[in-house]
Amino acid sequence: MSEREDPWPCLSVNKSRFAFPDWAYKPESSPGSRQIQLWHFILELLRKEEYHDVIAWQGDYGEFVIKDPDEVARLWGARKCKPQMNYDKLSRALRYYYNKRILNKTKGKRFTYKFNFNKLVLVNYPFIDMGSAGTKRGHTNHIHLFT
DNA sequence: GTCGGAATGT
DNA sequence: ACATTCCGAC
Repeated sequence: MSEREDPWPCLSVNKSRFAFPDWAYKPESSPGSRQIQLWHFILELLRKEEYHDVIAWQGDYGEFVIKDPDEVARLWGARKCKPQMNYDKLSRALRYYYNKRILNKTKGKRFTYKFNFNKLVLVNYPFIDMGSAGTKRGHTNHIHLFT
């Protein structure tokens, strides 16, 4: 938690109120761009109580509902300096996660998606023993499952 | 609302 | 690679 990019470069207010954990940022895997990824951002909003009228866990394990799509889009746009962001564009980015097996859509449930925590937990918490075969004992910081 | 192709940008 | 933008189809 020492030298890190400004989480809210577009905000003149409330700058230092958010302490993003290190794992919410892209590991040094990709040379140049260490920009926040959408699914990291989503997880961070879900972690914060102050957003649970905007986005929250709901339903099955890993399932979450975007209660206020416009607001989530606004926050994401603020984070990425894309003031023209909206839910239509944000949801397209979420849809790209289907093939990467980071997210699924919960069909029939409005604004509801589901994380594939099998993958995510391994990426973010490589030291957690999930009881699955092939999980190495933690001596590396990051396991890159989809690169 | 949701999906996914296509072009474009970083 | 990972979105952003636009948009036709369902």
